[in-house]
Amino acid sequence: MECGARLFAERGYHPTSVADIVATLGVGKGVFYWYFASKEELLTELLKASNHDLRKRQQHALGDEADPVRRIELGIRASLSWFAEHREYFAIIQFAATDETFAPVLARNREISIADTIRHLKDGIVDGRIADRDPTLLAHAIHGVVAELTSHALVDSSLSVDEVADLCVAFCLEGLCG
Amino acid sequence: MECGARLFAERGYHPTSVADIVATLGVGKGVFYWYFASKEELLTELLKASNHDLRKRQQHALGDEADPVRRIELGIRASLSWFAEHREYFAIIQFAATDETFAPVLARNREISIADTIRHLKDGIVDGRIADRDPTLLAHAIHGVVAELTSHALVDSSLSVDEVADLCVAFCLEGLCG
DNA sequence: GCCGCGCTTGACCGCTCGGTCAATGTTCAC
DNA sequence: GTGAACATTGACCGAGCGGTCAAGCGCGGC
Repeated sequence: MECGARLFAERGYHPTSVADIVATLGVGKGVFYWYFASKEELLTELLKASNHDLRKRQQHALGDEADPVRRIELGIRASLSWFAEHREYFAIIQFAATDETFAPVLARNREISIADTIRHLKDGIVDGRIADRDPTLLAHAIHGVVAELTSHALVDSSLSVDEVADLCVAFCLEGLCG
Repeated sequence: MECGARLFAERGYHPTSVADIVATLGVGKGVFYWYFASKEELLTELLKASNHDLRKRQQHALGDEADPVRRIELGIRASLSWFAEHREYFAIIQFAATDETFAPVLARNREISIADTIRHLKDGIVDGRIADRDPTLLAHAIHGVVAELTSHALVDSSLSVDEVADLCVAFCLEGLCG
């Protein structure tokens, strides 16, 4: 059912009407409002489900790895591979971040993810493996790299996810100067 | 005139009607369509103008600096300080990237900016100052860090732009492990 | 056979939107 | 003073939207 919402990704939320969605599915409009209270709820549901799935993937990827630096690396790789398999969601999430209706949900999701990263960073800093800089800003920096490289990897599919992930990790750990 | 378009930033493009804009300005609807062919053109014009202004700022900041690494640093700082002074535009640009109507314009703008960064990166690589990795991906990584830290700095105003810029540069050059 | 009900339909409603335009005010040059 | 060009108004339009709902369908229980 929610598969019919790849339309949001292709054409954007506002330009996609409920009529478009049900027409693509070949069903009447009523069936949509039988399962969702509103068009808004569909997007919210999409956001919740995708976030839940992504986090599950990350937690599974981290396993019981103890090294904080390695945990960060695994988190990055998990994010990239998840988005590679769910390309539609990238555009959806990016739009949702710009709409005041959905921004709060998304902000909460991201805060949780950032908080996780911050924890690993702090661990790494007390271990002396990570330079002692504001962990919050570092966490955002990492998320920025991941988001942008995800976006780029989705467009330029000539690169494999692993290649991108390798560079992403290298950049985050060693910077430009290596 | 275009100042009335901070509404786009506050409420988003689609939720802001032309009627809202002219009401805020206290003028009739006709005056809007005297200056702009359509609502769409207003956003396009906004994007063009902001991109032009940002690039001007960057070129001015770079001056005649020869060191490629330093040029990258100055570019980063220029971006951050420009967005700090034009907060409204961040949300607008972020939205425009998700809308298929405006994405092409924005993509071109960004490609130019990325191309600049790539040039500096290549210079740095032949100098041996920058690790020999795919310059395109590195450029996107840098832009990702800048975008995310910009976004975060706009929300959390407790940090000065310079503090954020310092960390941003440090992260890009040295990574987490410094 | 027939009822009840979960599910589905699509015509329809009210509303808001982007965009138009005849009418009118304002400002010059001459 | 007068008229042409400029600038502005806001009522109005058709389109398309999100959302509703009376009517119908199919199917299992009795």
